[in-house]
Amino acid sequence: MASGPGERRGAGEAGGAGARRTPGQRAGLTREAVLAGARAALAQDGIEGLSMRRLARRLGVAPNALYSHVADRDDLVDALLDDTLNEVRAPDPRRGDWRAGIETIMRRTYAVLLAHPDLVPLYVARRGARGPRAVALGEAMLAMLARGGIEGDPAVEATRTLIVHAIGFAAFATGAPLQPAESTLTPKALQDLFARSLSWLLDGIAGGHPMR
Amino acid sequence: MASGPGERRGAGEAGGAGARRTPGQRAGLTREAVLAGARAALAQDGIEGLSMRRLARRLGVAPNALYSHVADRDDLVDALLDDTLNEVRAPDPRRGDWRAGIETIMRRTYAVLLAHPDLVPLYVARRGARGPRAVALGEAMLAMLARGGIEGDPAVEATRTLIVHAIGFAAFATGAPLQPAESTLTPKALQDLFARSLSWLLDGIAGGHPMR
DNA sequence: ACCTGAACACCGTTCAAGT
DNA sequence: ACCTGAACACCGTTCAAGT
Repeated sequence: MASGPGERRGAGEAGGAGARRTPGQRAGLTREAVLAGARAALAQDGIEGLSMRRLARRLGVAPNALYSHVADRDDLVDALLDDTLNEVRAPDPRRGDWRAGIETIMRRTYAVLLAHPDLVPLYVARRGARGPRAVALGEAMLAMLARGGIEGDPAVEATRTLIVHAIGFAAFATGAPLQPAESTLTPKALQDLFARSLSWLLDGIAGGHPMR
Repeated sequence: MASGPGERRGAGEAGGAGARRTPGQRAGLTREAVLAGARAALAQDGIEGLSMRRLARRLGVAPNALYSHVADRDDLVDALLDDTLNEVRAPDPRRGDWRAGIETIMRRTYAVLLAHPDLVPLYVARRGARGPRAVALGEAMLAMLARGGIEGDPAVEATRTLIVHAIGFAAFATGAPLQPAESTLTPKALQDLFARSLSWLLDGIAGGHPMR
């Protein structure tokens, strides 16, 4: 981790307290390095590690140095969320059964969310991602729905329903159980439940004729 | 608003800066007054008004005075969320069609969530309420499911699915649209969509035979 | 038991420098 | 353009008093 330029100060950089650079000296930071640091902070310290000040400390810069590479904290979080969606491989919207295509895209999205449990509360708080990757996935789903004869408002409603469902389920799967009884549900049971409820919704979206 | 004891200082109480009481003097605060103040703060200033310090300022007390009536901020928020569920009138779990009963309970819950849009992000963040009211509603749903022959893990899965669905939809209905295209969905269209997707899920939960 | 004063250890963000 | 120093306006929470 922390690859890239600006490595000459070596280890111990993140732990110290004093100033190593005078104003005007560069730290060799880039937007990508900031995002990589944010990921590492999230992995190591969880959501609390993702404050601007703690991230700056980890990167060995002054807190306000981050604002040269990121508009504000929301910008940082949005970039993190959208980047993560790069891990979701969407099937070709023009080939195969459209309903199976949507199921694939949603299951992969769900799997990626579960693979990044600390990000899930952020997806929840922002109700999804807004970046180019999220848009691309949304367009793929709309293309698949169109092949099933679903367009316009019903198509928008369908994608919204499915995204809500995936994020909501991920939140429950990664969070602490609400009631003691819920702890009896294993991760596998939850995954099955997601798959099942997903197909229920798709049954309804497809208009009552299940198709498989 | 702000009914109850401790009114003798009158208007202007919340705006001033100086200390009106020396240590040892009481402000006449109660847990209920703190919760009422929290509701008013939420209604007036939104989620940002719900900091301990701002709430204390509104109530005319020192920030730490709140800790005599509330364990911490989470305790305050939890009480707020559970109290609001008092507005959800649950039908008698023993009477009428069980599926219709669940639909009623979920639609009323959804309506109450929409009636308190500022609380929705908090329900989302905490993935529901945990207090006695939430437990009572959950038990009512389990009783209805039992009458439909659904018990044990499947019943817990069903309630979880339905609650995720309601909170997720409320979050999307009350929040800003994620993509420009979504803004075309009117509140009424969203409400219809919730009702429809709810019945899709219930179709699935009921085992594929829609029952109505 | 209920409240204040003061403090601790934080936040995000901005503004004015420096090179 | 990229960074630091310093500051502003906040947070939640705790501890030691006072009555």
